[in-house]
Amino acid sequence: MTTAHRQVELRFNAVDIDRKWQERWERDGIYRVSDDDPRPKWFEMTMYPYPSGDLHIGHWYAMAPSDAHARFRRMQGYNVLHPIGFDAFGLPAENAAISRGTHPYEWTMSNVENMRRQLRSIGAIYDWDREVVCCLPEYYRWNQWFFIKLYEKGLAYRARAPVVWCPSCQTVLANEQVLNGVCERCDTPITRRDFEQWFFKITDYADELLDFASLEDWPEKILAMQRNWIGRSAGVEIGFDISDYNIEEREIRTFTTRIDTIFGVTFLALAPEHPLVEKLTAEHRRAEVQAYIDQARAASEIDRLSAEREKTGVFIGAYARNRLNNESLPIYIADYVLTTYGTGAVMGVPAHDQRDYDFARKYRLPVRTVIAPIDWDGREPAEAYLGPGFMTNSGAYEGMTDEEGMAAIANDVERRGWGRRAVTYRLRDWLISRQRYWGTPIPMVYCEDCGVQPVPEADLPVLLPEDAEFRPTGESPLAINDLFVNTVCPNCGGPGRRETDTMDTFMDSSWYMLRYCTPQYGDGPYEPKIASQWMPVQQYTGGAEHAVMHLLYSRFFIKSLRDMGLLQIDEPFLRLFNQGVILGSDHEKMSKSRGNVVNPDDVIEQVGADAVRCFLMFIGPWDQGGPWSDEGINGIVRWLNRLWVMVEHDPAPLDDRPTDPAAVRDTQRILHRTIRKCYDDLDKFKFNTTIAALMELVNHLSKVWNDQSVDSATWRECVDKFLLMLAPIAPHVAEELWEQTGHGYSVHQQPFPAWDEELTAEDELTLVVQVNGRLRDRISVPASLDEAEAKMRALDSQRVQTHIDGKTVRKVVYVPGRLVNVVVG
RNA sequence: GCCGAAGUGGCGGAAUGGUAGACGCGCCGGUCUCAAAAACCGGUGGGAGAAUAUCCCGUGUCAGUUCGAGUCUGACCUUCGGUACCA
Repeated sequence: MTTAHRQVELRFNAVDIDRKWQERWERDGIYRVSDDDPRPKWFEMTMYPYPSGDLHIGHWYAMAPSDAHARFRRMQGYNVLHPIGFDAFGLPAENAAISRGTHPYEWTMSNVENMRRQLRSIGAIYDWDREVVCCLPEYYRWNQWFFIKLYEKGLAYRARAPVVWCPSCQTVLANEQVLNGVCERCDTPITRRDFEQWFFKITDYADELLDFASLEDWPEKILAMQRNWIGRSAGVEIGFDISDYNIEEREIRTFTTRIDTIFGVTFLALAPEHPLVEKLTAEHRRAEVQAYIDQARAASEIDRLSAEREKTGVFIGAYARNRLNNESLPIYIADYVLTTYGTGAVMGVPAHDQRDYDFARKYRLPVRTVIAPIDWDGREPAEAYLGPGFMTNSGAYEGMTDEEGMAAIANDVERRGWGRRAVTYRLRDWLISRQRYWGTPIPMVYCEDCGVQPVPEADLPVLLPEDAEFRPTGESPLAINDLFVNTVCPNCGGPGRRETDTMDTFMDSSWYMLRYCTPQYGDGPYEPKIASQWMPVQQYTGGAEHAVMHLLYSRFFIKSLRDMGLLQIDEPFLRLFNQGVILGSDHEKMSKSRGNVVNPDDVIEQVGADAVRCFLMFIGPWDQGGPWSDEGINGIVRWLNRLWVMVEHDPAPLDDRPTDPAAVRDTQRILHRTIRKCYDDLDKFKFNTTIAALMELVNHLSKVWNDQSVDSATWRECVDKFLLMLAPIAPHVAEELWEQTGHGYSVHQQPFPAWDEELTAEDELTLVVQVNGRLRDRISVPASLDEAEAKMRALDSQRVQTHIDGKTVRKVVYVPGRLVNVVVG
């Protein structure tokens, strides 16, 4: 740390202690997890890191508290699986290859090596025998295996689609990887390209993914984000007649959630990419229409998606007929209509949709109110009316409420075959292809005669060739590797060409929790019996940024495995906790340019792992994040010093002095209350108040030591139980002091202390006395006091009498053990 | 705009509808010291007051429910996060 403040020094050599115990734990394998253990299982995971090369303080903020929680579960008697691994495929490795000439494998594995060392320095209970590194063939071969299973099940398909393209990463992206029109990785505005790509049919699961009933405890925020992302809309798909034109199609289909406004349609608008545009555009309009399409294509996604932008469009010189009232409607193309949503065509209802209203105003199209608000004056509105009302200008449906009209029209439309009720989702299928090298090769072969053929299971894995040229060409580097590309067709034995795209890395993270169960298993992605013992993950922790990517994909993945009979669970993660973001001491996001980055390696060099662990947990509620503070960590260092000194006291001489029974009772009560508090708070990830309670205990014990007021047995009990409570949060210091106080190894194989409810009870308590709800006195009373006596004592209080002062006492409220409120008036 | 979370001392933050500010940082005073640091002891929301007497004010704003509201209800304001031409 380079700041100017004074650094409090530790009284013990934390670095040596960290090393000593980390080596010992490793040597003895005390964190090795057995699959057949009679204790109840607890599977708790934190999102595995990307091996960027350096573990930063944000990683610590994710890992250290989750480790403390997992350790607490261990001490509660669970067989805890709290594994770690590396999300080792992905673009940064390849970009490093392009800029520095290092092979992605070398770059990644040397980063993994360094981060293993850094992760060990946290002192977590990771069982390194279960580590998962998903860029290794023994991992990714199962990506390929799953891919083929999904393909056989019809859940993986290849299609030509206007897909999202990042011109900088030179690859397609999934919709989920686009944020406000820019690539989530490099912030480059995205464009669209028509490509043949592989997709997973996540949309088949849209409805089930909206059902969160079997989840036990997920943050509402994540559920809301997934709900919005899936974007389920129920409505009606309805056709508008174009049978006058001499083309194959008889109608233009549109989707609407407001079929009740069908009589208010005054135009149709198609997405510029809509396939009917070409066929319907009148000759005299063709030049203008083409110009508009070209312009729309050239516009960046950001511009097209901006809601503030003026609505534009072009009349294509054709008309469609509204079958409900036989009106003829002009057909426009407009870039506010998205080709990717619904049918790519909308029925324009200016009176009841703001976008349609804006468009109609600009092109002087009629605005016809068909849902009348209760106080409607019959005039044309100044903006679209979206509220409830009565049907008007609506033929046979006149006078119905909008709700009644919606049902009646939907029924009639269905009966006459003009359309049908339909549900549309915002969710698109998961685009899995990437035109990059550093990922899992998609195990497919193209044959002139047999078409697309999956690679047979026995031939897996399709190895990623070591030699590749890294040039940002927009084509997968694998495509220029003839040795890789040219193969034989698994079906006919003739010449075949391999698929050269690789898989999105979210494939890896969709099932890594399963691999942790049996990481060395060779006959399948996981050993089914053991995996079903461990799964589902009972507690998952990680950042909220994965809400609609990893967390949605892995839910889909598990459900599809279930439907293929490979698993019997519905959800991968039962409980989810999102930790917040650790900020710099200036309360800003950490960044090199701000100079507020904290390097954990430097800090543990000075104060040890436990001080960092404790400080990160002490800052505030884990889900809220908070600012790092170089001064703040001094408080923790002081505390560690004080508890160290306290534990080292030899209590034997205490017995040479008379003890104070009241102090002994107080001390026991405080100890047992602390145990109860820590137990409850650790359970709920409330680490800050856990540590505060332990600090209070230390403060009390220091005072007791100064007074020499308790016997040695009481003292020893307090110290022992304190160390057990300290163990999950400061494992090294707790282990060292556990040894120094003459206990057997290891503190981490002890149960969490239990509290005695009777000992937590006060025998004397402070009763608060209020007059009209305002605090006026505190009186000390025996805990056994009954209501009548409590009220009497309260009214006897001199201070209370002053405030009653002749007024009438109307009521006396008594809250047992807490307060008396005298109501006067 | 919509969705989610949050607004409490100088700072990070505590408070099953019942003593607002636990715990820690910082600051102030003291002990120790030649001196400083560290350590230890004490104090520390604001105001009036000689006061460790007593009183008043105080949890974003305004209402409400209640004997009693940081906590519950309604309306707003602000900040942060997410998302957005989704028909």
